Amino acid sequence: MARMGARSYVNRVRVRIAVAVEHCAPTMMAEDPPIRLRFAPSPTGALHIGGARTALYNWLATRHSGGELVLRIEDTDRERSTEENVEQILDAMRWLELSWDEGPVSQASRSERHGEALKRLLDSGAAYRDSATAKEVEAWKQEHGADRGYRGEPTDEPGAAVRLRVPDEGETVVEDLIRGPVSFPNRSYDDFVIARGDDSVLYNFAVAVDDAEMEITHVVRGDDHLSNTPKQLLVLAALGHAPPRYAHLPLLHGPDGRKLSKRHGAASVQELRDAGYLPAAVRNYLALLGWGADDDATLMSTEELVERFRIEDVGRAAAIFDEKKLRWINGRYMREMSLDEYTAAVASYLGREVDERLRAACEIAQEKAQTLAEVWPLIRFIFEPPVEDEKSWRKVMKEDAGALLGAAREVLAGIDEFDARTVEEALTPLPERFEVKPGRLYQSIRVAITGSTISPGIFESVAVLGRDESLARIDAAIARL
RNA sequence: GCCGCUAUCGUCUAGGGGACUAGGACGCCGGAUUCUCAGUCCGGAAACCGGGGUUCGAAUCCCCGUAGCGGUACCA
Repeated sequence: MARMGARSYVNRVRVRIAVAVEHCAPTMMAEDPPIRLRFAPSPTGALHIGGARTALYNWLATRHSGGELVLRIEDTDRERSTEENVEQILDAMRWLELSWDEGPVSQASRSERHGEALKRLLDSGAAYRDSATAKEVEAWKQEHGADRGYRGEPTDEPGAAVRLRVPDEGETVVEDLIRGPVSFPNRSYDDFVIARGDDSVLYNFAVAVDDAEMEITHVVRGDDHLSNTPKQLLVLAALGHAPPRYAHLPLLHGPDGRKLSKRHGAASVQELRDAGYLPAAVRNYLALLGWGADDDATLMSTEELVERFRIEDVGRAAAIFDEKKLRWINGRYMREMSLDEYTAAVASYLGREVDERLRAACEIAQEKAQTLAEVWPLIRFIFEPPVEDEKSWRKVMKEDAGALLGAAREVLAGIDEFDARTVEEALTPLPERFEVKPGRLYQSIRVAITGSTISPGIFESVAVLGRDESLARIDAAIARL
């Protein structure tokens, strides 16, 4: 039974697509009934991973069905909503490459419409003014039982808040696309406040009015709103509007199982960007948090995600954000990029211009980095002097280092061409001649030219550095021994 | 407190009464490869929260418990 709602919806979607394909394949989306979703963050902080996933799911669901996505900013709390936060959210959306078709609409800018709706409810008696304070409400509940919602007394007192009348009998049922029908007893809800004493409206009222007037057909949002939904349904009913379909996504938690927050590391979209992740990889990973393709596919292009994503396939249990898997996915995306794309991404991350040198550096590092942040440590020796790393030096520069480096210098000075292949051919005979393992020679050169024991392949590294600079650094190392 | 949601390897998940010896992926462990680090390849360990039902048969359906989470604002 719990699945019926979701199933019948699924069937409808399938039938619709089948019909559309049959009749007008090239423009099948144009024939779809108008689907309108909205992503409605409140600008009280940066867009966090949870919000980003909600945005992504809204976007995927919209694009999958060829509908429209409205971006609405829930800024009715003027105290906490700031311009900077709004800009941060837009910035995060753009970085994630999630487009919207309408907005951003400021909810606060719609206050006139909210006022009209409020007046209608007041006039019809569906809502009333009540001057009770929080303390008085609490006292009322003490008296009437904890499972009993507050019921107030109408007053004409100016400055009294406006409450919606909630019936004592019956229940309000949320037909959730992910969870099936969820019913809430009406008597457990307070006659909740829908407008402050100054008639400015509150969240649950504004959302209901806006969703209805903006003709939103599907509301996809976090699970934390499930318990609020009956209130919105009650407002909608009082106003005579048909409710949208709802889909409540399971929440995202940090590695400790608790709600995601600052101390969980890269918690905001901006932090993800700074950590060197690729937007496409983040989309791929986020899509997998709470949803999976039926064949367990892990790596999916955004097109594939759009194609396969269905809101009713989203899971019901909260998921934990695990950066390890994101890293792995990101590494896969990094390696699959063309060299031009890769170079452009690295340049943009580093704030450098694309040039041949950077391109050559990227070419030898692409296989080795999992994030954009990991690229620079691998290639900086090409742009800057070797790093000072006493540990690496002591570990590698033993007694035989001078002889090895001297021999390496000599053969490198003597070759005609200076590319990875010729460098390799020149150096390969040396270990045998000195009766040492190849690693001794290569690590000595590596530390000489990069300062570190970690770098891209040694032949490539020497080649990209160039003959003059490589010889100079080897000379400097010999001198220092 | 009250109202509600959720529960499969450490993590993300597959699973819709028999195809389950519970599958895949990340991570972890071991091996191979290489000049380092990565990467790649191969192998391994690793889970149905507990208890009752229903049924010939339950990871799957129902109930109870437990735990986690959410809501319970003149916040969103």
